[in-house]
Amino acid sequence: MKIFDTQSQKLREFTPLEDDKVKMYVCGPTVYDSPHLGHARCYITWDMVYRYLKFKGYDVTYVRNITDVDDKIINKAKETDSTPEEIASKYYAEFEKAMQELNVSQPTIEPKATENINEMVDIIKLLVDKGFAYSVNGDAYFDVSKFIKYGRLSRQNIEDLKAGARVETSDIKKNPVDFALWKAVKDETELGWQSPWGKGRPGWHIECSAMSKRYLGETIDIHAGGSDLIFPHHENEKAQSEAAFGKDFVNYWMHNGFVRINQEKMSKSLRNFVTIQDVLDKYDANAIRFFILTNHYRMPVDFNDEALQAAKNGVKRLKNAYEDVKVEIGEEKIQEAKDLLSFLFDEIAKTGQIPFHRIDKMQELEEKIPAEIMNDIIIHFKNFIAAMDDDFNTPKALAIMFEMANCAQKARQLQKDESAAFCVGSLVKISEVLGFDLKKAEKAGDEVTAQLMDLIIDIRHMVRKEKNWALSDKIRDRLTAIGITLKDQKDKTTWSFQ
RNA sequence: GGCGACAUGGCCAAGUGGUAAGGCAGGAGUCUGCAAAACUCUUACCCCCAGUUCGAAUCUGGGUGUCGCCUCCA
Repeated sequence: MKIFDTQSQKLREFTPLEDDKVKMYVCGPTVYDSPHLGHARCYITWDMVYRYLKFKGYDVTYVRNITDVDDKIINKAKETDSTPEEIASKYYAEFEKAMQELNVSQPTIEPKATENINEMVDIIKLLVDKGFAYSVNGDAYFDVSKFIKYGRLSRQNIEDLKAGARVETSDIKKNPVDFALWKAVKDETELGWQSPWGKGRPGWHIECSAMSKRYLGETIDIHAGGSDLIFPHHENEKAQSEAAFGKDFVNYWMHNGFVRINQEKMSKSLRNFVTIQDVLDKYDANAIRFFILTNHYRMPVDFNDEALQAAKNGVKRLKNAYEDVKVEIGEEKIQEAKDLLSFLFDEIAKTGQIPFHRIDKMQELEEKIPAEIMNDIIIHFKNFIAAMDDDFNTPKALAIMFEMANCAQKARQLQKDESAAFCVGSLVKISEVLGFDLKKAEKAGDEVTAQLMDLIIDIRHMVRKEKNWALSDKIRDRLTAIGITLKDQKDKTTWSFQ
C-alpha cells in the first residue's frame, strides 16, 4: 500500500512502525462555530482511511482531538455573553451530531485539549529545560533558531519567513518566527491554568503534541489534517515534539485538499461556508460522502448544487441495484452472500492471496458462488484493493462499485438470482468499507405511513388487474406530487420518498 | 517575494510512455398497459509551444491560466 507523504512529497510504501498496529492522529475541530462542509470533507476522508486500514487488517488506534480552549472560543464567549465552556460544549455537541449523521465513525479516542493541560505543561517544561524554549512575562515561546530541522515539513526556510510581510512582529519574541507555547492571561478573570510561568493557557500547537504523545507515543505512523495545517500548525507540532523527545514525530504526514465554493476556499474568515446541517437538509449522508469521494482526497473539490445533485443521482443508482435485487430475492439472501464473501474479501485484503488453505471455507464458496461470476467478483475486488492501495484512489473505487451494481442488475434481469445476490453482496460489502450505507432509506417514514402505503399499493394492484389504467395512473401521479415515487416491478410495486 | 498544487468530452472525474475508467446530464433503442427503474448503444485531436522517444494526456524545458499556504482556518 502506498501513501503520499507530505514531508517527502512522494508516494511511500506504507509500513507501520510496529507489526500491524497503526497509530493515527487527526487534528480535530476547534469548537467555536457550527461545523461546515470543509469539516465534512476532512473527517469523511480520514474516516475512509481509518475504515480501509482496519479492513486491511491493521489494528488501528485513531485519535481525533477536540480543541476546546482557544482565542476564538474565548472571543465568541465574550461576544455572546457566555463562557468559553458553554461555547465549547455547545459546538462540540453540534459537531458530534453532524459526524453521526454523516456516518463518520467514532475515533478510538477523542481527547479534549482542556483534559491535557498538565501534559502540555510537562512538554513546555522539557523544552525550556533543554533550551528549545524561553519564557518572557508569563508567556513561553519556542525558539525556532534552536531547532535546525525547522521548515523541513513545509519546505520553508526561516529567512524567507522573516522576509514575508505576514509574520506577526512582537517585541518580546527573540525572533519573529518564534511561536507561543504558553500565553499568560491578561487578567485574573480570564480562562487559564496555573503553570511554572504563571496563570495562562496553552498555545494552539502544543495540544496536539501533548495528546499525540499521551495517547499514541513519541513517534506515530500517521498524522493527518487539512492542507492549511501544514504550516504553521504541523511544522510547529513537529518542532516541539522532536525537540522535546529527540525522536521523529511522524512517519507519514497526510493532508486533504479543500472544499471550494465559487473557485474560492470555503472558510470561516471568508464567510462563504455552508454548514453541514445546511447540506444535510437537502442531501443525505450517502450523497455527501459520494460527492467527497468522487474526488481524490488531495485535490480541491468544488461545492455547488449541481455537483451534489449529481452525487445524489449516482448514489441512487447504486441503491437501486441493492433495492431491485432485494425486492426480487429478499434481504436474507443478500446478507448471506455478503457474509460468505466477507470471509474471502477480508482474507484477500489482509494477505493479498485467495485463502486456498482454508479448504472447507473455500469449498463452500465454490459451491455457492456461481462459477460464471466468481472470477468477475474476485477481479473487481482485487481492482478495488489496488485502487485503494494506491494512495486511496476513491474515484476509481467508486467506478468499481458501479461495475458491481451493473453486474447485479444484469444478473437480475436474466433471472440469475444467485449471481445477483453475490454481485450485490460484494457491492454492499465494499460500500461499507468506504462508509456508505446503501440499505438506509433517504427519509425514514413512520409505521403508519408504511401501512398506508401498503394499503394504497394493494388497492392500486386491484385496479390494475381490472386494467383501469386511468385510475391507477392517477394514484401514481398524485403520490408523485406528494413526493412519493412508485415503481411497478414484475409482480411487486415498491415506493420511496422522492 | 518564498513554498506548493492543478489545467482531460456539456458538467464532475480517474489515468502506471503504447493512441483515453467511471459518474451526472443529453440522444437513440430494449423492456413495461403507460411510467419509473434497469439494460444496450452513443459524443474527447487530453490549455499552448518546443524537446526527449519508434511512440507522450502521461517525461523535460518554456509559456498561459486557476487555486492554496506563508495571519485564524479542516
